[in-house]
Amino acid sequence: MMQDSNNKSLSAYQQSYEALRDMILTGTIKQGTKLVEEKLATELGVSRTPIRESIRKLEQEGLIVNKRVVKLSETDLRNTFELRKLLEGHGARSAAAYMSEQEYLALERCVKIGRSGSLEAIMEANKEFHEIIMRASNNTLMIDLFDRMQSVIYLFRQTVVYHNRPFLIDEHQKICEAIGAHDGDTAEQLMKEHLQADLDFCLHQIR
Amino acid sequence: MMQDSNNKSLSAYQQSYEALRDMILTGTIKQGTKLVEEKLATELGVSRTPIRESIRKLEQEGLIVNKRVVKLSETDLRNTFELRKLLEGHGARSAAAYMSEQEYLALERCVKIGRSGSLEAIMEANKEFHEIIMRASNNTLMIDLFDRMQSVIYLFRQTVVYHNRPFLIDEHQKICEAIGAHDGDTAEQLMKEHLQADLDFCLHQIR
DNA sequence: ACTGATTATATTGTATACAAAAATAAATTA
DNA sequence: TAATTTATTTTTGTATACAATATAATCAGT
Repeated sequence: MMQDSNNKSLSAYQQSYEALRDMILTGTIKQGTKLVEEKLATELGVSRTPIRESIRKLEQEGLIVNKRVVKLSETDLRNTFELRKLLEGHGARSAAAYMSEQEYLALERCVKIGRSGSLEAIMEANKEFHEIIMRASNNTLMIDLFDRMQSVIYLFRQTVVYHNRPFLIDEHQKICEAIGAHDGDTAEQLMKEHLQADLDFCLHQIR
Repeated sequence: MMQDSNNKSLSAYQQSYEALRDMILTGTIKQGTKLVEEKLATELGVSRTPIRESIRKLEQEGLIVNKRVVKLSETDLRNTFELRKLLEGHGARSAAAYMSEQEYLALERCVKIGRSGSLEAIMEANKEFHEIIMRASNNTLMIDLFDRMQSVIYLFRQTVVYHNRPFLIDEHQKICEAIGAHDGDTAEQLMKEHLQADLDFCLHQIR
């Protein structure tokens, strides 16, 4: 009757995928936990079949490794940000060259919200900022990859008190300006520095 | 008794994954074909369960889209090479900075075989050349990604008469030299140019 | 002949049973 | 007691049945 809040004819697989992912992302299941198909199945009220598929999917997103919830290491963090620097650096360069006026306005809006919005709105706008730039790469392969990395990035953020990361909006603004000036070199460079600063901030907090 | 040549206690999933992948890569199943689980299952002598998992895996490698064998477009080709340029460019830069003497010798050997080996050996050495450099990135995330891209790259190659691509070994040698000289900028630059040349060669043949 | 509804068919999604393998606990021996 | 075997239990892999959905075919009515 009310065991699932949103039971609205989504496939069992989709439901259990999302449920499991959220349980991992929110820390309800904590890192390193062994996942047992049958246990999850009864817990989520479905059979093992959709659970299995969910696990496979989450494995390829990097949230599950070897039937265990991933334990993110410092190396994982570094590797992830190194890849982000490549992808988003490229995205920023492309944005400087090809971004539409409309998308650029949306980008500016993200910066503005970053300065004036509620905490919730700020977090959302900052995420959107990176998504818009990534879209400008116009490379679905990279965009899909970027999307798949979001879960792991989110999971890292859970470990870190992130909302007061200094200069974040200033950095976004600089990137935005470089894109507006169609200066690809600078945009790429600034994006890489921005992500490096992010990484350093995370690393600093972890230790 | 002899329906499978290599029946050596590999899991049904592993067997069917490899069989299906090879069928796609060799063109036995041609691009755009709708894949039906049950048909494949009886064909490969297993149940639908491992077939399903194989299909999922191949979907995430990009060989299957929507239960159909992918039809690689020119855009796919461009997108793939754009990503390769980022990854392998970075790999080359890292190689110039950090590659071990042993790995470097292996790299040189690949170039040498490229000049003197049999056609088969040359193809293999050229593939190895890129793998060695990618390993030097020392970033498992990128290396895994690179590995997963190989199937699609291979499939592209099937469309193209590739063995006589001009200057290929010369380009490899230049890259190798830049790595040996610990010149990261040049190594990255040359790798990107090399891949661009590869892309152009493919595009030229396709049309 | 074309369009839309209706039926039939094919295909996938999900549950479940059972066998194979892995992990754990118990028992034996040195 | 520690190490090694042998049972026992848990967990996963695979096959299969059935239900839900999507696809194709048939048939009416215009």
